[in-house]
Amino acid sequence: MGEPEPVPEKQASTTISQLADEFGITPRAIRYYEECGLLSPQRKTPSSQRLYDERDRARLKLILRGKRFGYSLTEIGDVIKLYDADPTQGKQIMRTLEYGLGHIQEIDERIEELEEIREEMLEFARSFLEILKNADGAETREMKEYISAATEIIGRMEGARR
Amino acid sequence: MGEPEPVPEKQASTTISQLADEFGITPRAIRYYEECGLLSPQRKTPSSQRLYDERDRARLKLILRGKRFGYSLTEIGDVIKLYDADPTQGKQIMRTLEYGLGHIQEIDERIEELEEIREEMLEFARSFLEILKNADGAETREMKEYISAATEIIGRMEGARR
DNA sequence: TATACAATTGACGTTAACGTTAACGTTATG
DNA sequence: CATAACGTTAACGTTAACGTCAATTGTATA
Repeated sequence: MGEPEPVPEKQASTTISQLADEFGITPRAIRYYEECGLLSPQRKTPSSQRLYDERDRARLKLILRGKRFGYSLTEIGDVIKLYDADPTQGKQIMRTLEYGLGHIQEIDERIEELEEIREEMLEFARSFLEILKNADGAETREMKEYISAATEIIGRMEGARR
Repeated sequence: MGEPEPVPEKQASTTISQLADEFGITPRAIRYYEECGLLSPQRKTPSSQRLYDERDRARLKLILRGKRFGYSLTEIGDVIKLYDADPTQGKQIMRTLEYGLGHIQEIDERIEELEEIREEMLEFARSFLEILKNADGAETREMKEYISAATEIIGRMEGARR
């Protein structure tokens, strides 16, 4: 016989507080997500410990991602159910793909909005620099230092992305 | 005398429900934002009608934007106060610029995360297409139609952004 | 196998962000 | 100028997303 044990069945090894630590949240929150139908960890018997595998981990990642972008748990749940649909049915796949296209378009809109915000903030910062340059006493040593510091910050603002 | 009236003082003409309709929210929400210190419309006398000008409109836009991206009203308020700081004080300007740099970096992180999500969704969609292609009965007329439809959707997913 | 430690199930508490209603004042309009 | 339509304050209600116990029950370990 070759190797002793490759993998039991489907590795489900992480306990709830391990998972919680890993993601910087509380066990209570994880149980709540389950209560909302967003997670379904394995158990050996009902009422024994919950055991989380990679699939659950990926789900949780998705949940927290959704939350960071302001989606409610219900909305996140809809997405999860959608992408969980049976992939043996051609029609199901088509529905999922169509919704997926919608989601990608939404993401693109958000990216565009974020880029607009970025540009607005830059303009705002540049206008501040102008205020400094045109201020009374722009000749003083202190002001000159401010102006060069501000110029550098704005450079970093512009440079960061692309 | 030349013109009769150029602009009263600073145009503040919009009533609360006009503004609410304009942004698709309720008057109550607008009053609540004021209660939180995020808006401060003019009044002719205390306890007369609130009147909103362009500045308020811009604020409200910012508030709703923040909300769309999952920020709390308190966080939004902090940002507003920051960018409202007295621009005659050099030191104030510097603080604002530094915070602004932080915000831009945060925005960039978000954009990157959104682009990652986009890419993951695309991979997911492509894997679905593979499932279709390798499915039993990929030769049937129905399946062939699904495959071409799916291919087109994925093309639109890829093509949308850049 | 005792015992400490972690997990489980209620159940109630909390906070943000409004919704809703009531009682009353203000403004526009036929 | 009457009156409908809109606005104002005040106060209580609601919902989502957990936090915080407390009382048990599983689980790891000396």
